Amino acid sequence: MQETIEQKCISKGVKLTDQRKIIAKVMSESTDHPDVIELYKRVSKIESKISIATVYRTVKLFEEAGIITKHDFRGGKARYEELNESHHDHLIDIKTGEIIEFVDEEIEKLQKKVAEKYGYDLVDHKLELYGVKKKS
Amino acid sequence: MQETIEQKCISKGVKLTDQRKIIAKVMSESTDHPDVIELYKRVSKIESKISIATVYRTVKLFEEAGIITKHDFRGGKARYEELNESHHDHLIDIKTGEIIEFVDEEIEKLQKKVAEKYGYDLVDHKLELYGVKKKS
DNA sequence: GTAGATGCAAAGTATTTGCGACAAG
DNA sequence: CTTGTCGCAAATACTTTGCATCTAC
Repeated sequence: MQETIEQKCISKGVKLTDQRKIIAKVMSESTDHPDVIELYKRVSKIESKISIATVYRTVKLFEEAGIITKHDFRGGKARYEELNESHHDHLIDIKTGEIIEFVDEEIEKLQKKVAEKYGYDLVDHKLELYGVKKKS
Repeated sequence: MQETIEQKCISKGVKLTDQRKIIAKVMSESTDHPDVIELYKRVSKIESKISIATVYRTVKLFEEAGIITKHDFRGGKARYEELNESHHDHLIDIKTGEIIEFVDEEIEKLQKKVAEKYGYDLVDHKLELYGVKKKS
């Protein structure tokens, strides 16, 4: 079992308030990629007096601490996902909005190679595939 | 020589107003990836009474017509770029913000393969590499 | 002539922030 | 205790829109 968000907060010196614990729990239990409003809704079910400002502040904090990650998929709103040791990219169904996570070592390697070719060290990357389900 | 934005508008039945001609010209001459504010500034130098609402409406129109493309790089604002037959991805210097355009056929092929693996037809994709310039 | 485009300002979204009250370490 | 957090509402940033006027075709 890997470290929980709460444990990561402790090891990174992030103060753990009740609100943050709840947001951490909700993030951990989310298998999708919720935006702030969605997160706020889920959090509110557990503790209704958490304000949306706190949700915004907390996701930003967690992101800066490297605990969760932010995506700017199409649609304007930022969406978040727990970060764990297994990196992956996303395949997005443009009809249904469904998101499939995948990893392709070959692509990862090639990305590093491209960066090197231009004299860069690859720090991060974003790969999103947009597709439609095949008939067959 | 390839088709200009103006020519594309004509062939796609997009009405060509003076404002659109100016915005088209500015987009064509931009080798970077300007956001709407930047575009508005450049356009204003040529014709100062174009409103920012028109710039927003026009980039949206051009985007829907498949004439330019929109990027949501880090930093909140949408940025635009003329679309031409040569597809490419972006390598972004996280220190300076500089953007390098590149193509890697190998990666392109692998992306299609990944989509197929999950039963999808690849319609579009977004690949952004974030890096820092090497010392040496 | 007419459908669609423009300018302006007002309205929408998404997100951030100032501030007094409050809680974690 | 003291530093940092929370809730609230106001502020900001980016983008869209209603409406009267104007223009390309």
